[in-house]
Amino acid sequence: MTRPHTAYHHGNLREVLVETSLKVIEKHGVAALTLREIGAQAGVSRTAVYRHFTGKEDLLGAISEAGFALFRRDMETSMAAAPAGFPGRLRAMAVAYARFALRHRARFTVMFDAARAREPECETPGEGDLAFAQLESVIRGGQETGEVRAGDTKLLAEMVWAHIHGISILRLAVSPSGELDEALLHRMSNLLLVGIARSTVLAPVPAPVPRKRKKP
Amino acid sequence: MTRPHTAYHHGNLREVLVETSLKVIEKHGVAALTLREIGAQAGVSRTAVYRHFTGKEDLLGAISEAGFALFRRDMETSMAAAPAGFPGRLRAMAVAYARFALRHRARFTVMFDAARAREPECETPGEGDLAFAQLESVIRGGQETGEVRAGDTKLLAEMVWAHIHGISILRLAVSPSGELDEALLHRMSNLLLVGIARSTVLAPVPAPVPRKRKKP
DNA sequence: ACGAAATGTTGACAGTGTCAACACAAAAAA
DNA sequence: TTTTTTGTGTTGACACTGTCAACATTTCGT
Repeated sequence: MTRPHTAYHHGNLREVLVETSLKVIEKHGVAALTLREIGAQAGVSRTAVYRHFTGKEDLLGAISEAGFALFRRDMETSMAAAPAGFPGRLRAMAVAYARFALRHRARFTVMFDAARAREPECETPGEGDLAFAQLESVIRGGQETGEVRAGDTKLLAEMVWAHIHGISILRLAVSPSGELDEALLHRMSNLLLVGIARSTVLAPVPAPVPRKRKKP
Repeated sequence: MTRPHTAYHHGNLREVLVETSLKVIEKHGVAALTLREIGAQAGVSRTAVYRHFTGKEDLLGAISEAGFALFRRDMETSMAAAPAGFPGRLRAMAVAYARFALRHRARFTVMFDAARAREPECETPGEGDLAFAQLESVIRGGQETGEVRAGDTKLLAEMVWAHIHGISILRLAVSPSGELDEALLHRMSNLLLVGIARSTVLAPVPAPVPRKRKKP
């Protein structure tokens, strides 16, 4: 906690452990991530991890957080270089998302697996939530300029996020080469834009889908 | 292979092993799925699995296939009970998809994890591909009636699938109660319908997104 | 009937995550 | 300074896992 930045025992482990783990994951997959291997790669013996994490699961959580942090920086720079206006920003975000997923396949998987295992009611937002908030602000910007229908911003952002995420993992499963088809992503983001622009998406439900079960 | 349906050694293992594994997964999660536990639950000793599968990975693959088979039946019956016409069918499919994901959380995860590990060029289509083909035929039906823009059917189906899948796993991460918000799904499918109906989704790319890197 | 093939069992082994006990360095207290 | 306490890393050990080789038993083809 006092964090002495001089090299007394090892220096700053924890960060080194996370970085080493990331390298191992990207090179050999998450299945090859063993505590002994991490220790060896970091020049430390097996159980040193337990002085900085409660266990392997906790370490994976930290790896996930670090991954989301990089992910967020990636999207920020992509959006900064994007053409101005709402469509350009959304498109840039979608492309950056899919590109990250394809470039960091294993890391991407670990990120969301660990995020799912996280406590749902955690006081600190977490890097994943911050990334989502970024998308939410893009949507809100579109609403303010009238390019996106007004309504529940968070819900709309969830739908857009779901679409981008689904496309990304689908591409992950389909293309083993890791190639990113920019034209395909462009058409995909068109679907998004058409879907959320001034439409009836968030209008009250037209017909509540009659079901047989349950009590009326 | 000759499949003697009399109970000579055990009867028909393999099926029993898969069913037992499914129960264990749904009750205690995939992490608790150990070969010894499976054997014990099936009244068989540890390594009996190796007479029917090459290893744990192969067993997980079979579990995935069985899950996809149930998944497909689920969607078929849901679509059979749906209101006629393309919008009703697509909506029914989306709702059935998300409902399955929420009802069979762990199984759903295993299904797609194993499907990702499958050989990409396998001669037999696999239950997952069959389920996708089902969605593809729905889209094609919409194209034939003019409700969906003509164009690359498979690509369009991929986008719709990605959207539904993304929504499903997002709901999975968000709602731990397992509750399914039908109204939300309804609005979600509206986004889909608006997005793919007679739009410019699959039109040639309007502006190829200028990038800085790479050689021109 | 008899060999061959299929199916199930036991023993064993290398790895894994994890914990208790120990060893050492740095900071805090005396 | 010396002493104590806390943080940090190491070793030994344990239960558990997937997997294989060798063996046992049952069924099938001929």
